[in-house]
Amino acid sequence: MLRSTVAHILKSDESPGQVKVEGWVRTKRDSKAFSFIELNDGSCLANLQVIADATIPGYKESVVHLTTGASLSVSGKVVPSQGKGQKWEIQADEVTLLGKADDDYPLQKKGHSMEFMRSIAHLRPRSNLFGAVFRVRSRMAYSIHRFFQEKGFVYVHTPIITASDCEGAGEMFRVVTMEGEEFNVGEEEFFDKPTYLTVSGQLEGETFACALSNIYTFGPTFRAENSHTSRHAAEFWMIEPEMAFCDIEGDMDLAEEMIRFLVEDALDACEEDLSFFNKFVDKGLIERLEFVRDRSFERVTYTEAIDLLKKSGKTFEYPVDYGLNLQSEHERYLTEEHFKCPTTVYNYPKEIKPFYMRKNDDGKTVAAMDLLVPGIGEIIGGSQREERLDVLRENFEAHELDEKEYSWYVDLRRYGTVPHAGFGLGFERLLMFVTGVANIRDVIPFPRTPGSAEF
RNA sequence: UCCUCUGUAGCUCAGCGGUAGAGCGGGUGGCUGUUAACCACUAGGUCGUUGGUUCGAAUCCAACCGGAGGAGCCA
Repeated sequence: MLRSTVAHILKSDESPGQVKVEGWVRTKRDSKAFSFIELNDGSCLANLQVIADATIPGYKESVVHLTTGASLSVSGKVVPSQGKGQKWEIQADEVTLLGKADDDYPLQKKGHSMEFMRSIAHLRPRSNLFGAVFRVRSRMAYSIHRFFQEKGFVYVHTPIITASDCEGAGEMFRVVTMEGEEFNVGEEEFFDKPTYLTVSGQLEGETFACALSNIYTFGPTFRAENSHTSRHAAEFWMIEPEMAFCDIEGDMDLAEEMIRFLVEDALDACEEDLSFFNKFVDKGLIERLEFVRDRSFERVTYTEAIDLLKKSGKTFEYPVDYGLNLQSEHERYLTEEHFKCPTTVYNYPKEIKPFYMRKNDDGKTVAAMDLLVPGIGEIIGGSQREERLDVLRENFEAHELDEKEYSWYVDLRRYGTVPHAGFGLGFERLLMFVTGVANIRDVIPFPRTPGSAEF
């Protein structure tokens, strides 16, 4: 008999009749004449209640000794539940123990701390919370592809090992083949030159946009920053669209449309999991997501943002002044207190932004934009790229960069240059926003952070 | 890298100078269409590590290691 999933059985309108289900025991309650077994196979948040009568074969040997975490194969008939709390339950004819769980199985019915769950990252997807997080993660990855594919964007695989430093994106991991004392910088490089794990596929993405018009990347990204915060990881996934014949306005439009599309899709497709988050993780989650879905985002220039902050009457720990970076506390004020909704800040002073951003006509600012969301801060960073060869060359000089290192990037401006723009979306930050989970380590299966690369 | 907090049973935590505790989880028995089930009994610990102070340290001090939060950097 083919295996049915718990999700399939629970959403049936009529009884599917005789079925086989397989999964892991979440909890068991014994009665004199039978046992209740809560079986979960990860296909959905809910468990299937199994009624194992004391008369079924092997009851005394296996069912009585079942503990949380054991794996089972159950055959039986799906019947309407006599109890409250579930529509269907399965009256078992046969319960086969596939694998018992030792009595030190760490997951319990009671709540565990997130820190403890990180220490058992190989078992935590068996919990309600992490099962839900990773189902939503899968759905959002699918939805990102759907969003772009339906718009005719071409998915490009930019290299993971790269020799180019997307300046301003952060510290890089060095790729070497030698170990320890064998390693001398510049000597016997496998690739003939120093190479790193990518911090961004943007520069390579630009080359494909300047051929296929609209492209996106979606892949792993690496930063060797020694960051100890709830929003940073050494390995994370990033989505980077790049559009030819597009300016900063079109770039911001796409970013906002994308966030709204993903939030709407999560509300539609992940209802059960989001309800769980709303109940146990973040009580205002669904209300906030619906707000994002239904309302337009705020959009202010950097200069306006500085004015708002100065007029706010708030005292900030860090100074607010034109030419200074917006600090976390400033971003938080704008999006959480002033506008109370996702906010795009654009046109930043050129001095605080990287060389590739397009200089505006005012000569002072560049066409950069950051999309800030409440609770997380920056979720998207992007810009219109400098397509004018002479201005790009001035930028190399101003940023003290060697043009020769970027010859292929410069070529794009020599051979049929076009206005183009793009942005980077941190996939895990999106997931934090959509699930309400507060720590990036809890939305990535096996998080890599400074000093920690277990599993 | 800087600042702050934290480390006691499988898990969550109490104890804060004088014989190591509770709840949950495990085991055994009972009871009940139960659903964070319930009741009784029971097993379970080099109190992060090393050193110091003390008659005596889980408790006080120092260093180190691990974990967390914040800042910076950014996605």
